[in-house]
Amino acid sequence: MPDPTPGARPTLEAVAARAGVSRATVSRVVNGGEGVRQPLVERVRRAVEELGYVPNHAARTLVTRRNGAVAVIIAEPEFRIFSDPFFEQQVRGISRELTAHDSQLVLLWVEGAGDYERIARYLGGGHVDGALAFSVHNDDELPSIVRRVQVPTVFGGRPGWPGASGELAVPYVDADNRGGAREAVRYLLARGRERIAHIAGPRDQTSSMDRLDGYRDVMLDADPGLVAQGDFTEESGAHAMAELLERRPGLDAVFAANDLMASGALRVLRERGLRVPEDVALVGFDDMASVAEATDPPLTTVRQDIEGMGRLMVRLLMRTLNQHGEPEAAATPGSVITPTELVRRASA
Amino acid sequence: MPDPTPGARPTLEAVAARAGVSRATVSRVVNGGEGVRQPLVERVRRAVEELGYVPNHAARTLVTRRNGAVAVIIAEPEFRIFSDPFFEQQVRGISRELTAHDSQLVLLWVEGAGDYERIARYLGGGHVDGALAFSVHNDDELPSIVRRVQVPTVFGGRPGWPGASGELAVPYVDADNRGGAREAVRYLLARGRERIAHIAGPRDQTSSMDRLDGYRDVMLDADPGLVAQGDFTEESGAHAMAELLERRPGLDAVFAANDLMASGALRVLRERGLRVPEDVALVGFDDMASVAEATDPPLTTVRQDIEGMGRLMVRLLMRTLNQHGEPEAAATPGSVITPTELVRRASA
DNA sequence: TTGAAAGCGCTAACAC
DNA sequence: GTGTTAGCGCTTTCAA
Repeated sequence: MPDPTPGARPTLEAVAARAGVSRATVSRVVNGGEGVRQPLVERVRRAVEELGYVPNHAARTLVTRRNGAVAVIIAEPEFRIFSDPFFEQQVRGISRELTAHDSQLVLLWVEGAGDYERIARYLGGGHVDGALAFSVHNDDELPSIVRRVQVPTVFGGRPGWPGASGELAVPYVDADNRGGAREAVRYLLARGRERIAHIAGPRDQTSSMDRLDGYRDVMLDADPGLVAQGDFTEESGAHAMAELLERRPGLDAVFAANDLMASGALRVLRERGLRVPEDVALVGFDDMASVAEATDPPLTTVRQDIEGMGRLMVRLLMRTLNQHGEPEAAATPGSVITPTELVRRASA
Repeated sequence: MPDPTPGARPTLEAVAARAGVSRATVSRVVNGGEGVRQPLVERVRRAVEELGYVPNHAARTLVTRRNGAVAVIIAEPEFRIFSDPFFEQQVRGISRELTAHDSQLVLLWVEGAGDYERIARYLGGGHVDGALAFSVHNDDELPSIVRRVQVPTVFGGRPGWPGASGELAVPYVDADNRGGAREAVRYLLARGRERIAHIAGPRDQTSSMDRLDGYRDVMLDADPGLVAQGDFTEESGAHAMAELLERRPGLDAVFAANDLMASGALRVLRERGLRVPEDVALVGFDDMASVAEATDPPLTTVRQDIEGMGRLMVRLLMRTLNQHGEPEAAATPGSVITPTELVRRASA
């Protein structure tokens, strides 16, 4: 039989035999070829090619204790998650960077409280080298789970749970929400606006709270009546806008905590016959193309590099993995804050 | 510390020692406990519990050749994919069913032609037990890849590539697009409509061609002028509607190949002062809640159980895996067509 | 029913 | 530089 039991894939042994070298040499070549003489390297490479050899992942993992896989944890109840374009971009960044690191993306879809036990078991089972999670709600069980099972984890978004800045600190990647908000408000001031309102996002998400803080940083003595509460939906933006207009009809600008709410606000402004930006200037946040470019007028907004944040999450995780064991590693979570950029369009 | 070298997880050996039995016995208990006497089973169970033993996946895979993982292949260029609610539902179904089968979901995100080589290598590397893919474009390389690397694969959607019904046949799960279309058109006929137009979807997707066929099945001698071409977008639906109205102003009903196009058509009908359903009855396809329930009037449409299709894809794959080796298995791809259901709302 | 022992395919000391 | 060898942790005959 030339092809020993087709379907059974060739092993290192087979390659070694074919190249006339030892298994160890083949292993070295397959793993980069350091310290092997060139002619041998080539002979081995040829044998690998001819046999169509592919390393057995399980065998390799068994000895190296590296899985070449990272879990991405998605907590379903929290979000529309998948159909959220924000999320899609972030996962794309993660996927790309993982590929660059020769790692696979294992998707863990958490559906309810009962699911956490399964997740914990999986994470604790050492199937993956690390995990990537998203900081959504503050009462999430995830932080305590990853801590308990000791799997290196990087969060997307600054965590807001109690103790997140202290003993329960975790490494995370987040956009500079506060700085971006400041820039947006300063821009409005620079354009001569004086009564700048803010439509805030949900109180239990750090991103919206940070944006609110940024607004307040600049509007030091802001009239509290200029701040209305939304929940990141288009509808809530419209509602908040109506409320603001009622409370403070003299406002001349609005900074919304995201584009969707800005779009809702825009709708209401137009319904009331107010011109944007002439009567009221409007700035959003996120630069979600499907929203910010589609409105009329298109939105001036604060852009964050969402895909880049996804990539950074992976890089941060990989760095953690490589430090493994080094003493000072554990101390510094070493989070990353990525810069934002004001994108000027017609709405302000 | 009772915990020997914290971080090093206990092995079978450790459990065996603690329970005072052999590794083999522990293995048996861990894998179901068949053929082990009850008292021993309990002793082992207790040891497992006390030590917090979790089987090493790599070691197990190495000997069983089972990965407990399935790849889900997403071809990015084809689609907006992730932000597509259709897709989200399907992946949710897949994720749930995979969990039920104790399998993990490995996400393979294909970004361009060059990526296929990577995918092929991964699939061929035996990292996963099988794969789930989606049949989008007819010139996709995927079918030939999965065939070449011999990884069991189930497709979502009936494949349309050349030879798909013959030598390149693959198992797939699809909705009964043709039957659903028939039902929609028959329903319109039953409501007394006579000049029923159709807005068709892209010509290179079997789902839209099947729906067109269903339309034709019922409208045997349909006036070709009653069929307009769209591409599944809202905009294309509006465009097609305008075209139809110009060509056949007397039409009294429209069956659109998806809800998005129906929504575009609806917009145009109203712009022209035509009442729906009084002047023109309208039926969509998909029952995408965010669209069909949001229009005014809400759409009568053909529902498909998208999540169920995702689950079925997994079941079909698992069946294939369990048959592995049995002779007759290879012959019958054994695809599944799931029924559709007409959902009556106000538009027809 | 239980245990002993032989690998699964690979890496990494350690020799040579 | 290259080869030899000892496992990684588990399942699975085969004997007892």
